[in-house]
Amino acid sequence: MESIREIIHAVYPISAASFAKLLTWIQYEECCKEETFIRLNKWNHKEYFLLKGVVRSYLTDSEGKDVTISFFPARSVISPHVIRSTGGKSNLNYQALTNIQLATIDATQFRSLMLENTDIRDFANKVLEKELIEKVQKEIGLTSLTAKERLIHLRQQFPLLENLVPHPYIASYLGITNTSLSRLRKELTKQ
Amino acid sequence: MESIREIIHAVYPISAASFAKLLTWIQYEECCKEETFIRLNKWNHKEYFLLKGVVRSYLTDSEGKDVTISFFPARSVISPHVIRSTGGKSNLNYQALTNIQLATIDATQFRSLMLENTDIRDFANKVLEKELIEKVQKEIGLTSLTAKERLIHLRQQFPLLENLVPHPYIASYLGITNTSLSRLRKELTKQ
DNA sequence: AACCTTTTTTGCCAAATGGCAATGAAATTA
DNA sequence: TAATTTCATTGCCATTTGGCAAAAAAGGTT
Repeated sequence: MESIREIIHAVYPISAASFAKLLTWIQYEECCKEETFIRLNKWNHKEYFLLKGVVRSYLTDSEGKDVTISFFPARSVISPHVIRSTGGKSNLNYQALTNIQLATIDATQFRSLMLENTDIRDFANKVLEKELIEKVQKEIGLTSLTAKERLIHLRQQFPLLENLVPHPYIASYLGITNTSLSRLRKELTKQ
Repeated sequence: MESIREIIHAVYPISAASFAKLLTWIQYEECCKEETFIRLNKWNHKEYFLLKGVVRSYLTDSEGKDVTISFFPARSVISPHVIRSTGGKSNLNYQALTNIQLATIDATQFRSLMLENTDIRDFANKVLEKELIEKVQKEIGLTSLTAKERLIHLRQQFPLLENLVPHPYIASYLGITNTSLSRLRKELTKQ
């Protein structure tokens, strides 16, 4: 499918032959809005490309509050299996925030493609690097920016997010309450 | 050396034979207090075990402020090369906060040991998992705990840290100012 | 359109955290 | 020991963020 190719190329361009090899193993899935399609502590053995829709990863903190860790926009790669799993079981929940379309590939299969194909290996490493850099950037934002600045950054990354997903998810991602998010929104529209 | 073995076993116990194989490639280094021994954007090709002393990783944010990302206590494994590098160059600074002793191994050499030895591979994967889980936990702390709670958690992880390292480093790790840290310290000693 | 449900915004006030400069304490050096 | 330097604490006040309940707005259903 053309759109998987675009998603991959946006990260790291691979040859037509390498892409064809990958495509052999791809399967397609759909999930409805709200569905948590990767569950904490449950067995999971896939890699995912998000073709359509929006996804978030989340956890429940010690007080039972739902904390959004990351958002994934349409046409993006979901965090690699190795990053989100321990012993084959997921460390996070991944939830469809709209109806979504996914392309998937068995994680073990993908790993063997990586071993035999430089392109695919380089692509996978690039995904890993981006993921980790993003995590560090988020950490820096949380420690050294105000909530308003963090919201401004989030808007640069995902301009339409506030129109697409419930605000409490965005607020918990930013580390503030729903109420404070609403006030920041008001402030930011004034100028 | 006995203490490398302890550091490894605290993460994932490996056989004597596997350990002996690893030990062949180990070298030893020392750094003085203050020295940044891995520098942002500089070539680095080693894995590190911290035998003695305390280390922190840090970055300079967009306003020029120094932000501490992680602390590493004595007898710990420093973040794996794959996590802290892009294209062989470091994404972070790593600084000795006291005089330190390190055991090192070439990262490429380590990777080939991983491929040929299940024990070492499992150990390395365990390090990776712990690192990532720790990052997510820190993120949750920053988004859903107060600064006081974060300080309490940090003290559980590193009971002596406030006596060992300058407070501005700890404050930037917690995402607060030096002044606020001092006030929280006062509050917490009252009870 | 009218009704019901869910989501977002607002008002009021409290709590947490920041900023800056001065003070005090501790460590280092002469 | 005295002098110097570095680091941590405090006072005063401003700003940011939170909590809760009510009101308003938006979305969905009949």
